[in-house]
Amino acid sequence: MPELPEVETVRRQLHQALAGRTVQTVRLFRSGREFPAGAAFENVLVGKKILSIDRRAKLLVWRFADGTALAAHLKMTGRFVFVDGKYVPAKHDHAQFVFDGKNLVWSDVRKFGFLKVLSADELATALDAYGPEPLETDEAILAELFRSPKTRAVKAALLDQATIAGVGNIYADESLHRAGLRPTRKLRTLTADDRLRLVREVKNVLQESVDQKGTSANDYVDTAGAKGGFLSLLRVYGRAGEPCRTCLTTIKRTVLGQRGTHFCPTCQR
DNA sequence: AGTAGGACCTGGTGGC
DNA sequence: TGCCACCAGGTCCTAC
Repeated sequence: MPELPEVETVRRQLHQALAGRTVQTVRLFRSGREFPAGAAFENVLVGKKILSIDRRAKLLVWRFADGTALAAHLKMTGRFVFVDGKYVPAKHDHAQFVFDGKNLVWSDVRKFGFLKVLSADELATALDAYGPEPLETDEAILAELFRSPKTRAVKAALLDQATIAGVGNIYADESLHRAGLRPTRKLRTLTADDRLRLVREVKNVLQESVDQKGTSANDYVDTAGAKGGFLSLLRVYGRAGEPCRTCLTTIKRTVLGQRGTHFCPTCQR
């Protein structure tokens, strides 16, 4: 499940490989809701030069020299993979981008992801919807985000991209365990110290995972098809029935907001 | 204003 | 072996 660390890993690889290059060919292997531009999608990017590839929250943004952008969201199973040599589209490949010397394939088993061509104005509007970037924002500012709405569960606040950007199910569970907070805790019950601890642990877990090139719990791979290294460092996510690494209590799994939620009943209060 | 739940998707898995 | 129910979950949309 690509969250901030996984998307950031892909961003770095794409930027390294593609910044300064010009799009030569775009091929679409299927049409559908994930390509809102339809047939025009194949033509609109050809000849444009990529200035940079950025990330905001879990959104990848290809910025072109003429001000337009390609916004790409991996959602659950979307992936960009570079393919060397002869390329034959595989079953779930949906698009191909050819650059001078580089062949990049977009594939997505579940088709949740999308690629959208946006004008500068449309891009600005889309990015405005996100809350602060956790790794680039002071912890005192981040802590204030968890004051209200007071009746909201702290995990729901973590997952809300308008509150704080880039946290998904895995890192929400992990940061709550590190901070010693139950996912169901209402914001009004958090002390100033709880809030500060929480945002520090959000920063810690995201940075540690970026350093490990992300978590491959299910489908995620980077642009070389490689898995992330953070899986073995998870403390609660996917560990229901296993002992807490801190206190040996059995990790529990519940459902909160229709999401699998993992916590230690002893460490998290 | 806030929350809850469905929809979008497909492949993998476990039960019978 | 085949069939089926269920699970993975980011984000948008609707209903309350």
